[in-house]
Amino acid sequence: MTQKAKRKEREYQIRRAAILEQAEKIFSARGYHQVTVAEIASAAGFSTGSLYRFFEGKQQLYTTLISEKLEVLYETIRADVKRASDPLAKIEALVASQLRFVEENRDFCRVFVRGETDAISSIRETIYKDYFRHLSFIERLIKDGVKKGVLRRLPPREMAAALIHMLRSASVHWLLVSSKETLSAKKEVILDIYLRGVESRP
Amino acid sequence: MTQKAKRKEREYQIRRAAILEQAEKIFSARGYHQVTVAEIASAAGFSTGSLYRFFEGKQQLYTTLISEKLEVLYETIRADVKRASDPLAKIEALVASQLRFVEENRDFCRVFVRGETDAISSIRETIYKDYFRHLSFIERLIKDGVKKGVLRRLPPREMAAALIHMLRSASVHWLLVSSKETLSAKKEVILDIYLRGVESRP
DNA sequence: CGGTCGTGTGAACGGTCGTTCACTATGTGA
DNA sequence: TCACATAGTGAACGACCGTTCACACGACCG
Repeated sequence: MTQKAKRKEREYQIRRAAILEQAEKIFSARGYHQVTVAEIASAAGFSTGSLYRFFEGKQQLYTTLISEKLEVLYETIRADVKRASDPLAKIEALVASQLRFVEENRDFCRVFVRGETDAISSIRETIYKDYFRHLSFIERLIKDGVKKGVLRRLPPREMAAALIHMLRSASVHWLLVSSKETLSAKKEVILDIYLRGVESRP
Repeated sequence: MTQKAKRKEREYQIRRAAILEQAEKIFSARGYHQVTVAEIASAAGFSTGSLYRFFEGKQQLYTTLISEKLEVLYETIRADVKRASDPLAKIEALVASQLRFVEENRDFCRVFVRGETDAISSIRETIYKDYFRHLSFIERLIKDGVKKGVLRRLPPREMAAALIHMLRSASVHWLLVSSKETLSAKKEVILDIYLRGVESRP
């Protein structure tokens, strides 16, 4: 009997995931407010009513979509960074990891950067919390680098913010233009500018 | 009689500006979709119907708001940059100018970074066009700096993007947190990291 | 003073969804 | 095969809000 329950649960999760997947695609292309619940349901092969067996409503579907995948993003990055040993390698791993994630989750990132979080104050909090947690994580990396003498002694939070934002902006730029070249190709330039700046050495 | 017509026109513009001002405040606080036309009209001291004497509708009001002020932003920056002489001074002027604008136009910038441009594809084009124009403007600055030997020989477009994005991100961060310190205070750190990077020199 | 034009009003209209629910279909266990 | 549970349906409902329009008000002019 438990076996059957397990199978049911598995099938439920598969259908739920199918809806999330379609929702991601559609929200990505047209944005929260331009999309109807009926449309998502039908894209996933369900009627409008059925969608409500999986999610409480449009809003909850949207917040679920974002918060579940955001969790994956940060977890992935942290794991990748952990594998590297010294501070510079960790920074490189961070850059590589985030660029790869964006490349591999284009639709989701498009949804995320649209940032249509006005309707839904609850998710805003989640996003902020995660953002500041991530910022602090990078800050610790940086502090370690400063202590070991490989990084300059500047305000660590600003240094962390600069990195996070160069990455974010490169990603947004790449999502914006439908460029053929990979985002990962920018890794070297980003690292170079971040580490050594643009000014010529005397 | 022309005198009278002029006065009428002036008064019309004043009332129009009052609506734009209120719209900016309200959109800034709550976002496009959460705001009703009636609300904006009433905040400006008009009935719903009257608003339609000044704007074609909600959407047009919104796009007008953004495109008119965006024009001012870019114009301000270009003028400030022009005043500086050498490439490094121009870059510094750029940074100072943008940070000051954001500080002085908090509400507008909040509306802008929300980026609720989905509903309105027409304004998206405007924004993109302005963005790429600005990017090219900075790229020329950078190229000049490279030619004169004060900047490193890296891909100029990436260098320009890095600057634009560090600025944008610092601004967004400042808009996000309700920090008491001024945004202009970050000028030095941003410039320092952008020009010299975070890595220790051997 | 009366007529006209510019200006302002806000109730009413119409369209658009998110959500619900009475109902059907399908599968399951006895 | 029957009864029951589970899953799925989509028309109908209702709320919301952008937009319109028939009307009111007052300024100005002849």
